[in-house]
Amino acid sequence: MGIAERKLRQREEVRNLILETAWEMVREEGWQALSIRKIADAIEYSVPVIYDHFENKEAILLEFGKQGFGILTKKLAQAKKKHDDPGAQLKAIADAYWQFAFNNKEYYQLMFGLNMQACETEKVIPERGTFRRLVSEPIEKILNNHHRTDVNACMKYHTFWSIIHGLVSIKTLATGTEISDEVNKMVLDDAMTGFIKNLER
Amino acid sequence: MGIAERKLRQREEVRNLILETAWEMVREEGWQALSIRKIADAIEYSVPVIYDHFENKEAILLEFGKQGFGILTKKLAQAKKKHDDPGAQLKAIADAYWQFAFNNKEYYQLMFGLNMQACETEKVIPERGTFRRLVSEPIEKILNNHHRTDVNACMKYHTFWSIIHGLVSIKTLATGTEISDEVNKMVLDDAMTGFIKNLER
DNA sequence: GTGAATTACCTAACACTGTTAGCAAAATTA
DNA sequence: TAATTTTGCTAACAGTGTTAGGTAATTCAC
Repeated sequence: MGIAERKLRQREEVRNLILETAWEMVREEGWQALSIRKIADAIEYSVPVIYDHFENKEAILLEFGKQGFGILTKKLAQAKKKHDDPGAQLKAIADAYWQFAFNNKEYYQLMFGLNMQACETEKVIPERGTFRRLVSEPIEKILNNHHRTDVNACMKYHTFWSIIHGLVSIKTLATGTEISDEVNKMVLDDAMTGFIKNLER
Repeated sequence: MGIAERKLRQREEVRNLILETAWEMVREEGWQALSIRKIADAIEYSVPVIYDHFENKEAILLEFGKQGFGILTKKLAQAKKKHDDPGAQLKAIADAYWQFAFNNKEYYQLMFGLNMQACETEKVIPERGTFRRLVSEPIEKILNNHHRTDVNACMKYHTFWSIIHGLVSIKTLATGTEISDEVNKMVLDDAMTGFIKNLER
């Protein structure tokens, strides 16, 4: 039954076409500019065809969210692998996170923008758990190495994420700031050093 | 010429009515649900009347942004005033910031949400400068007290803001997290302690 | 090969957005 | 009282997400 397969393949092709076109629009005009009608126009299909492949607009965005988390966790895992010392690992993770956010502004904005309030990302995107484990592990190691039983790793994980996410959002959202990239990197590095020192007691 | 004055007063009244109604909607249904037509319906005027008082929807949101920054900076200034020690001041500021964000979720979301990318807030809202000075001053004091000339206060200010803004956004946006308020406070306190310790060398 | 069933796809609409042009009625001024 | 300004409205434009319903092509069973 080659026909059914071909049909499935064609369906997949249209689906990918939708995603590719949508992504192009996002990259060129931002999330705000993305519209079902524009996608339909661009792929030369009528509007309802898109709804044959995605339940609604949110579903398309969610797809990109998944992609984003996939890329991010991969990058973070790679960065971590390059070091053995947990402190160095944390710094490398922070650096990779930072890099990802600025090399993939569109992804980052979607991943941590308004979308989060709409859908419970944790259930839909399992990569978020991967991210947590990735960061928590070196934190736990440092805490163990320094015999710190007064704090738990979960708390520290949140602090870690807050520092870096806060920095990224401020830099991403606040267009008016006139700080150079080098200074930004220094801020991140300084914050990370402080965080790790505080872990070590 | 009492007539002209009365007219001006009436204009002001309608303007306030628009803002009050809009605020009520935002509080009850969130920013997303706010629409010019709904406001017009609620105040029992036609749609174009709203455009006599505000250039566009953005202008209404900006008004709330201004209000939000006004309240925030006031709260922060009050918190700072209660202490003399710059470290204690920073902690108090962080605490007040935290409190504001969660007692005024709507304001915070607007202030640091998508709005920022749309308009250059710094030029439109002078309070942002007040906020920066408020935080920078105790930071500079601590740095001076410990004879630290290797870092500048501006960098540290960004770190401070990042930590707290990151924490708030993660807590505000990520609905899926099951962390209790007490733990959240501990995270903030821990991060602040780390930040200040890192300031002191 | 022919008829039935399925699939693919489109047109057109619904119910919303923000925004504005143009007009009628009311209020103020001369 | 007549002219002018102000006030507020209706109705439209150009978008948005979403869906109901119908047509034409394709595939399947006989």
